[in-house]
Amino acid sequence: MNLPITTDSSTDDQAARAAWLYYVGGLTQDQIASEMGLSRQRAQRLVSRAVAAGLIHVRLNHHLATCQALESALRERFGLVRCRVMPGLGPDRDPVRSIAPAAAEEMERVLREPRSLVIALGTGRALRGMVDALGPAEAPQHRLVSLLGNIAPDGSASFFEVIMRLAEKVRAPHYPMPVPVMADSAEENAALQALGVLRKVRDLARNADVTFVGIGQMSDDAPLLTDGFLTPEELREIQQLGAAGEVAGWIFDEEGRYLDLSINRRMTGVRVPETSADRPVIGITAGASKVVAATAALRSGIINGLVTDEPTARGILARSQ
Amino acid sequence: MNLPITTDSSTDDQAARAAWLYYVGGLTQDQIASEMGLSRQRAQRLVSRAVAAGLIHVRLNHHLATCQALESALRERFGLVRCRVMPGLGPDRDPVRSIAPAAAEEMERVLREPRSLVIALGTGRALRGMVDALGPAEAPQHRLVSLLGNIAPDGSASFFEVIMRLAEKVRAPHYPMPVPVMADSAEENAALQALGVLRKVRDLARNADVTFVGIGQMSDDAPLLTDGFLTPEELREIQQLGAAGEVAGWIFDEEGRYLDLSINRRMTGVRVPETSADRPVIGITAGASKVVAATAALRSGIINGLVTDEPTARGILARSQ
DNA sequence: TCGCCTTGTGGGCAAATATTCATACCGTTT
DNA sequence: AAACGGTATGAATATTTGCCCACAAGGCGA
Repeated sequence: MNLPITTDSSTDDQAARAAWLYYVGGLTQDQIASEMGLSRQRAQRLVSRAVAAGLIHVRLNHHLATCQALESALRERFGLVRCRVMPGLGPDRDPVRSIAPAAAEEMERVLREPRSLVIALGTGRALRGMVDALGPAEAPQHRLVSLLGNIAPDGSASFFEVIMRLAEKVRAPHYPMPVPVMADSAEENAALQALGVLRKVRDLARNADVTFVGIGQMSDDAPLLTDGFLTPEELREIQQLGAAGEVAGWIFDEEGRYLDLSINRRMTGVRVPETSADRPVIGITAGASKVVAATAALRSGIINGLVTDEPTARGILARSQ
Repeated sequence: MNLPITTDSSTDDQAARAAWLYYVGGLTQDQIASEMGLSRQRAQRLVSRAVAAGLIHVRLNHHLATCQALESALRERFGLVRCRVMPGLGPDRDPVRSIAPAAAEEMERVLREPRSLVIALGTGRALRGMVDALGPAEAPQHRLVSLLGNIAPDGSASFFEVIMRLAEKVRAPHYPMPVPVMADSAEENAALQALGVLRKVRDLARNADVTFVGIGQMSDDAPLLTDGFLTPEELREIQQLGAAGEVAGWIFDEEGRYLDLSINRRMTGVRVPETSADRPVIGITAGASKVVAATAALRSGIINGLVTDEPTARGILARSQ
């Protein structure tokens, strides 16, 4: 039996050390316990806490042939500048787990760029997962800007999370849109647009060098419905007008043509910038329900980069034959 | 029971997918087995194979306070330009496991540099571990050069491994020294030095922008002995002359002053370049037996960067009070 | 001060995982 | 074609892990 090798002050430190000993050192939890002077149960809890808190990241160091094939196919069919396809996790798992690390790698790639960039961000679970999976890279040379308002219909600030957490991680200046995602009326929107702050942020976002967005479906489980932007009746109506998907709140049809809807006249944010080879707009999305929307966004080039998982990639390719 | 989600051709692909499902997806091996249409033990074997083959990398996303403190202390005491201290794994584990990922990160940091660099490399288990832990980064803009001959006394090419494997990974032009590490005599060495190839490689190595080396101890378990460069009698003799350590085969005393030894007149390679803030020489080393040698190399500034583990860091600091 | 609630702890146990072993399979050599 | 060596496989088993529970400690409001 050894004495504790050290006394880490914070619980996170303990958890990180325990996880290190477990995953890197290959010790059993019993050994970790005696090494660190703990009970076995505590060691076990520390390890799982470290995993849950994202102190430990696992990455795959091997490009699966099947995924690579799907990447090439997507790249070619839609002229993508970036494309990653990760293995699927089976139908019962949240596909965000699978794509978050790959999305984070794409983000890290952008963050490493030494010249100062404007990075625009949407919202959503996929982006949130991406930020959580990011390593500790600092990149104060870039500016982070929100594509859409950060105040949800219920008044909560949950939409701040992506940009704020990212900014905190990389210590970059950030420009959230501190207004509701959607004004109550076209008139109120005009009033908001007149605000100097908002104009500045919108201008920045419109000229972003790189953009990361999630993609929303317009089926009955549409995020716009869940988040309270649309009533079920409005959603049904919009569906009948041909809505297939939405990026940063801007709704488009199956061909990826933006629809002229009254709801869009109330959006305080901007559409994603026009894509080009050196201005990538990267969609982060996976799941069976996203296939229609993602295909549409790819068809018209609303996005020209994609991070997704295997079944979704297959779905998109099948759909766009 | 599901059908197999896909048929991966190569075993590595299968292993990578199984490990992905296991570590990222959090499936049990039973679930993986039915997902992939395999027996449970095959799934288990695939997962452990993926780990063993380095298809899966784990990284710690949290700077331990104690390690950070050691880093700062080392940085300050020896004026280091780079310093990483990783948690120790306890006395029974190979410390290379712990430092290899950190060393790989340092290497990746260098490889990301867009302007073309000359990267010089020593040999040894620590460097070998570093290369194995490297991700799949490509960096064809750099040149890799060996600091010392790549042919071992027994004629084997084991010393090629570090530079060759690295070159293969990053697809960079590489310049090994295709001569014995040590000539049989000073005269033979002079003859070898006259070779044009060797001169070129030596010039390149001497002007390297960044250098990665292991550090050899000169105690009775010296690598120079194990690898057959010295007889036990020679070693004892050199020890009595004050030998404390060795970097790329060049032996120095406890103060890090190079010794003028007959053995060194037979070395075909070069010493590591003079260190400066923009020409880092990074030592990768850990283990109780390395403390004396590492301290010496740090004292005189033979190296100005260090990747090590916690107990070694403590040992170095204690020794250099 | 008491009681209540949150948080953390270790014991015990079922589930999951790793290892061992005998056997089957495949390609090669004789 | 038979013998051989190496490798992969599934069954059995030993070890390790994850989880539930009951309980203790400490904070907080009544």
